[in-house]
Amino acid sequence: MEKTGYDLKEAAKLLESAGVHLAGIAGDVMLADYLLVPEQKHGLDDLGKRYLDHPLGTALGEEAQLTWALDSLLAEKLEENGVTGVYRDIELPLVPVLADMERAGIAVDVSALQALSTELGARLAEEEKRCHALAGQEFNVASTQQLAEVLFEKLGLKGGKRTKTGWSTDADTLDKLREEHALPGAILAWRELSKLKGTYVDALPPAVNPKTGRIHTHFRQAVAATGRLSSNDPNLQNIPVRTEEGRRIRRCFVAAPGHVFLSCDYSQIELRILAHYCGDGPLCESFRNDEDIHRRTASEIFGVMPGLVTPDMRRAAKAINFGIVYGMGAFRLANDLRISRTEAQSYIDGYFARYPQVRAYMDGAIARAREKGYAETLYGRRRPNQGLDAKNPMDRAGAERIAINTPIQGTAADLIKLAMVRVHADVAGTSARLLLQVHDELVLEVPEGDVKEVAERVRAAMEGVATLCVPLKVDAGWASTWDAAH
DNA sequence: CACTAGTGCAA
DNA sequence: TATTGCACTAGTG
Repeated sequence: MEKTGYDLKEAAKLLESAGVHLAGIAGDVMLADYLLVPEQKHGLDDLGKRYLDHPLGTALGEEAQLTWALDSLLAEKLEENGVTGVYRDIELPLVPVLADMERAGIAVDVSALQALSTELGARLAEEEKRCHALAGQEFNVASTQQLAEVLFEKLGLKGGKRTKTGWSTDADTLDKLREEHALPGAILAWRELSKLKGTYVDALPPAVNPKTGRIHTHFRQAVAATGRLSSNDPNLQNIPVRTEEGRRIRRCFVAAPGHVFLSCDYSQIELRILAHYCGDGPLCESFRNDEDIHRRTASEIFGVMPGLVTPDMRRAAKAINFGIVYGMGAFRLANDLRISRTEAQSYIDGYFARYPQVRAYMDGAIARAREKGYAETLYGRRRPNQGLDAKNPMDRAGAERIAINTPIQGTAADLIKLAMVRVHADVAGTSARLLLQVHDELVLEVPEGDVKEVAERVRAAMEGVATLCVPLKVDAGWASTWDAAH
């Protein structure tokens, strides 16, 4: 349970058990978080103190009573801020959905995790020995300070990036040092195992609730500036998936007996939203034709027929598509692709030459945010966006990236939240239930025999949640582990 | 025990 | 010198 801050769903659950129908509570907390500047929040704290000896007694009760009392005040502020619709149509209906998901929880195979922990522990000890041997001394491999001393002073390797306190030892830096010495590679291997063991394998079993035998994460509705959910205690939105070792952890998430996990994820939702904002052009065309988007981008940038796009060209195009959504610069693209800045800039120039509508979207997004003082999603969610006229170019560029990214990432958040409400209603009364949301993915637990039918219903709900100028596409998969459902 | 810094996991 | 998060360990006070 949260120790600080307002917790909407806990409050809603508590009041529900007390027989009080208070779906509004959660939304009210949203309002406080979204709309009130810090000075106003002090007012909330003062008001909250008046409820400290309420019969419900618990911290949750206090919060619940507080938020209930704030209803009219907050409704007014919602209206003033133009976000009544987001509150009423998206956030409020989502509250009971999230409460159900948290109550449902998800099962992990604790024995498998414990076996994995033992294995990783042994391998970590080996890797640690190897690091010490390569360094010619013992040191704390987990200490960036000690590691930097060994790499850059004792071994005389050339440092790359700087941090506030010295030379960086991050993965990118170590990867570039692999040719110079064997130690950087050994450190990277140790770090991968250490990350998996410490953050996931050893952390998940203690998170299992002894009463339910399942892990009940907590979804925060009013944390992310763009309107995304966040997950904590434990965070189930960053379970590894990219490496084989990481996927071994995902395999420890297991469906209940007789059930399977159904994973439904939006395909390229952020680029589709960008295409929608663009209105026309090759981005829209390729989505309408259900083309391989990165291949098409490569074809456009490098001026070759789609069939002649090489893997390297597609990889570069993918990095560009990824970066476009965030307002990337040539520096970062060059670093990612291990090419020169000049070359990276020519890729970016080539992109905008073929995708002028994307440039127009970016310019328009910045202009609108500058005019209004906030960035806005398709459904009217707002994020304050000051700094677009800052004199410092770095500050200004940062504000511009927010102006560009927020309507995209935030609209994706709006869409999946709406979809969640529909899916929840659609499976109500059946044995299927929503368990997790991971930004563009919904994970359900479904009786094995029903999965095909449920998959189609979830797909229809997700794809039909809005009609944009390009179709929304959902990929669905199912299996008895989360990993295999992908 | 609270806090910052560095690092790395996900979309 | 790319967006949004959460959480680990080391190190400091």
